[in-house]
Amino acid sequence: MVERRVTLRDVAVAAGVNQATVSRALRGDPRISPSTRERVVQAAQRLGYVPNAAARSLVLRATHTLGLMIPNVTDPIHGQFVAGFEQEAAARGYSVMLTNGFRDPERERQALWLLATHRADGVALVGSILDPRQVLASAGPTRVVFVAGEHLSLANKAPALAVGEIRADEAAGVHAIVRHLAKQGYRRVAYLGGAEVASNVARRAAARRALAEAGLPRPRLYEGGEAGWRCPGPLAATIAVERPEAVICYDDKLAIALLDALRAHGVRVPADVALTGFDDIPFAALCNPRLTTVVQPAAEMGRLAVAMLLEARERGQMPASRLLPVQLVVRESSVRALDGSAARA
Amino acid sequence: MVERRVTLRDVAVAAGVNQATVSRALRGDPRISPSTRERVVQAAQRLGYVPNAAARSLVLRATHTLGLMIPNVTDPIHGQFVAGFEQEAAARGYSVMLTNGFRDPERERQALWLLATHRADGVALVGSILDPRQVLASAGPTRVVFVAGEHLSLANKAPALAVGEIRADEAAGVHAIVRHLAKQGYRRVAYLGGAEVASNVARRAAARRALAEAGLPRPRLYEGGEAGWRCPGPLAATIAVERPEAVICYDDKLAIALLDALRAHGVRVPADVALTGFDDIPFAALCNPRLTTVVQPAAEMGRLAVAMLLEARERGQMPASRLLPVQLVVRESSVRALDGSAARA
DNA sequence: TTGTATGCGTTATCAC
DNA sequence: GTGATAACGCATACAA
Repeated sequence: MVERRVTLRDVAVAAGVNQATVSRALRGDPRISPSTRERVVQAAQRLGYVPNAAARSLVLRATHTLGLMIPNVTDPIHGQFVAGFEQEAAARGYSVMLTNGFRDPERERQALWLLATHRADGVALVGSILDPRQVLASAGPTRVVFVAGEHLSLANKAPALAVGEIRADEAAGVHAIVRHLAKQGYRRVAYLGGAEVASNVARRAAARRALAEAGLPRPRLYEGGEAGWRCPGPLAATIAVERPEAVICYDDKLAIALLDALRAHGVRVPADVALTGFDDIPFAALCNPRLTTVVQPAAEMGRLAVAMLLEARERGQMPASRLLPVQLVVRESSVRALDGSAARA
Repeated sequence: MVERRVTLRDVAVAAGVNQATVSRALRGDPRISPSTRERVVQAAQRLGYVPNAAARSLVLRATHTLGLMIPNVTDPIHGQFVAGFEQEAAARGYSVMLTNGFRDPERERQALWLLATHRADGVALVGSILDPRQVLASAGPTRVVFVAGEHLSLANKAPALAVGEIRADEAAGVHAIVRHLAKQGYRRVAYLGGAEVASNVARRAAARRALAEAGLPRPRLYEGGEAGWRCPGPLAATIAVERPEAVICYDDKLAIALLDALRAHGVRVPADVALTGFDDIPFAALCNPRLTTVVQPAAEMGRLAVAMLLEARERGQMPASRLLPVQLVVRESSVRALDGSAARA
C-alpha cells in the first residue's frame, strides 16, 4: 500500500477537465464557470486532494515559509517571541520553520544553511551571535531580520543596523530600574551580569551610566556567566556576604535563581537585598517575592519580525530598524515598604 | 537586482560539465572522479550554490521535514518537548515545521492541512484535542504520532492507541503523589483540576483511585478551568476557607498560580495547606516554597517522537505506543517538617 | 566515468 | 471559458 498521493491530474480526469482548469478552479480564478468549478471542487474533495507546496513553490519562486532561528525554545522569553511570530505568520498564510542555534556559531551557520536550502521567504534570527554583516552578505539584505542580536558589534548603539534590526530599548529599561531604585533610597547598587553578549554589555553599560546620572556610586559588578536557571553557588555566597542594597540582574531567570540561592543563605528579599530582573517572564509575577522587572514586548517583536520580512519582500527593500519601548513593572522585590514580612503575609 | 538563485546548471557551465555530473559530485557519488568532483565543488562554492529543497523533494518524494503541532509554545512543558524534538530532528538532518493549534479544533485542522500541503515526512501532534481516529484516517497511520493527546477518548487507558501514541504514565505519577502525601500524614486531600481534557480526567481518576487505595477519604474536587497562569480568584478564596490539608494540582502552572493566590489570602504553604504540581517546569524548583511535582520526560518524549516517525517511515509501519515512566520529586511544598518558616529562613 | 533525457506536481503563457 | 504545453530545479534510468 504505497503512498500514492492525489495530484491535479487525478482530479482532472475525475472531473473530466484539464489539469490547468483544476488548478484555476481550485485557486478561485474568476474565469472558470461556476458549474465546472463546482464539479472540480467536488472531485478534489472526494479524492482527498492536497496541493503540493514544493511543486507550487518551484514555479512561483516563493515558499510561503518563514524561518525562525532561536537560541533555545526552552527559554520563556523566546517562547513569547516564537508565539507572536508563529501567530502572525499563520495569520498571513505563512508556515514557520523553527530551528535552534544554541548560541553556537557552527550550529547557527548550519541552521541558516538548512533554511536557505528550504528557500524560506524570510528568516528571523533571534539572539544570534553571528556577525550580522556576514549573514547579510550571504543571505541577502532583504531576506533576514535580526532580533535582539547578541553579536558584540551590536552592543554600542541601538539599533546598530540601519535596516532589518529589531530590539527592545534595554538602555531605557535599565535607566527606569535605576531611577526606581534611587527613588526607593537604595545607594549601593550592584549589577549581576549574564553571558558576555551584546545585551549584557549594553545593560551593564546602561546601569553604569544611569547610576552616575543619579549621583550614586559605581556599581559593584558580579558575573553570573552562562548560568541560565542556576545561580553559581560561590556567587550567591559572595552576594550574601557583601550585601549590596540592591542587585540589578541581567534577566529574570538569573534574578529568580539568585532569589532562590539567597533564600538558602538566609538573606531576605527585599528586606536585606533588593532585586530586579529583565524580561517579565510569566513567573516573575508569581515568584515570592514577586519580581520587579522590565517588560520586553516579546510577542509584538515576533509579529513585527514577520511584518518586516514580508514588507521587505513586497517592496524589495528591508524596512528601517526598530527600537521598541519597554516598561518597568514594580513589584515586591525592590520595594522597601513591602519588606520580607509582606512576602509572608 | 532580482534574486537570481544559482542552480545546478549554473554550476555545471562554470565547471564545464553536465548538470547530472554536478548533482552526483555534490552528493558524493563514488562514480565521479576525484578531479572533476574537486572542480565541481570549487565552482559550487565560488558561485554560492545552495540546493533547492523543493526541487529535490519533488523528485525524491520526501521533504526531510517534520511537522510539529503544539497547543502553545509559550507553555514551559511544551518548550521542553519542542527542544527535544528539534534537536533529534536536526541531528538526523530533518527540519522542523512548527505550528500552534491553541487547543482549537478549527485551528488544529488548519495547521494539519498546512503541514500536509508541505508534505511533512511525519507529524507529531502534541496535546491535540482532535479525535485521533479522524486524524489517522486522513493523514495515514504511518505519518503521525500522538503525544499526550487530549482528546477525551484517550483518557481511559494509557496508551489508548496500539501504535503511534506517546504518553507519560500520569496515573503512576499521581499514585506516587498520593502515597507521598499519605506518608506525610495528610488525610483531607483535594484535587484541583484544569481544563476538561484527557490528562485532567486521567489524573483526577487516578487521584480518586489512589486515595481510596490509601484508605483516605474521597477528594474534594475543585475546578481551575482553562486558567493557565492565573488562578481564578473565587477558587483561591474557597480553598483558603475550606483549607484542605493538601491539594493535588493538575499541573505546575496551576499549583504556582494557586501558591501565589494563597499567599495573598494569608495561607501558608505547606504549613497550612500542602501543594503538589505536575510536569516539573523549571520554576517548580525555584518557587518559594519549592514545589513537589512529577517529572515528565518531556525532552525525551520529543526525541522519541522523531525516532518513531522516522522508524515508521523506514519500516512502513508505525512502532508500538509507548508509556514513559515519570518520577516524583519531593520538595518543600508538601513536607510537614519544612513548614512555612523554612520558606522564610 | 560522464552525458542525455525524462519526470516529479504546479503555475503561467499561449492558443482556441 | 478551457485546453495544451513549457518551465521551475533536481535526481536518475539509460546511453555512450
